[in-house]
Amino acid sequence: MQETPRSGLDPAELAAAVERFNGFYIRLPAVRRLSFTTLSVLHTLAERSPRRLGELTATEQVTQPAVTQIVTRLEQDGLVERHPDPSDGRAVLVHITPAGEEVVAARRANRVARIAPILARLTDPERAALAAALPVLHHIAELGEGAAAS
Amino acid sequence: MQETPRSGLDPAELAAAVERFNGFYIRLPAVRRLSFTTLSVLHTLAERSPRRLGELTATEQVTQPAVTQIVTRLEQDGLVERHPDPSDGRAVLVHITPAGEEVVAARRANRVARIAPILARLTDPERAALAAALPVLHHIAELGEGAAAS
DNA sequence: GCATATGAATAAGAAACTTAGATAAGTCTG
DNA sequence: CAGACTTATCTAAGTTTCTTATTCATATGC
Repeated sequence: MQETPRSGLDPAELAAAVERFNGFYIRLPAVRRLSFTTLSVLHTLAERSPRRLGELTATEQVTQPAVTQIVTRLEQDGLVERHPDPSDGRAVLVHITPAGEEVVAARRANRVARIAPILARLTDPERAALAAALPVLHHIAELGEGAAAS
Repeated sequence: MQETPRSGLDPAELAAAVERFNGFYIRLPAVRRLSFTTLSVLHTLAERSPRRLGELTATEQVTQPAVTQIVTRLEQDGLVERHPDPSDGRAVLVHITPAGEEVVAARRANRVARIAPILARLTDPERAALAAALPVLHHIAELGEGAAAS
């Protein structure tokens, strides 16, 4: 029972594990009073900034006017800034501000602090197995983001 | 570089990997036109049904009147049913219907179908590493759900 | 240089959530 | 076992956030 199947990764089992895990992980409480969608935009910008408003419309699951509103709200809170795109007069480049980065970092720190004591209760082999899988998760995200562009 | 650190699982690295992965995974398109919160309730019920309305209020990140509305909408769509709790006349037990289970299953099948070709592009060791980590994800969720009750 | 296409903003309306309060069933005390 | 208190849910009113439809401004192709 301790043998790992050579190539035995069932997609359905991955989906089940990820969804189960997220059911717990997603509900870790938030730091500020920002809506789910607003936070999603801020996190997207934390990965790569600046982005055009239209790019944000593509990644978030909302309409373009909604993104305009969300960016306006984030701008009023000082978490992002709008700048003209020098290469295209129609476009707007949305930049995350240091304050915006702080919000994202604080949220991440909060979740790390909550998950750390749980990880401490795992066995050494469990932690090792998880650590070995992390680069794979990154790789899947990379492959998936590329495929989503099609 | 192929040695795994004995107990080297940094919580921050887990958080980073999970969030990166979710950034891709969460955006896999939905089957129906149900809001994020409504789907969350339906998925919670898919795990264990029936549940009291108050239990749903506790797990979802919204107020109790919001859950009442969400359940009412799901009921109108025939995805859940309300039944009185025989052991407590005040309480309502929310049951998922076969149609509701179908929606959850269809969404999961959709995501599985989209992630399967990506998994096919991984190497054998990558798939093995991921497969070995899945039970650990389940275990963390289990530990976390228990701790959340405190 | 005019017609069409594209990126973002605006306006009006609909959907979904919040706070506050009502209703009804259960529990506890004397 | 009657009254006060608590608990579970619903209802009502108002706010926030989203959508569809449209406009404005810049870019591009012929």
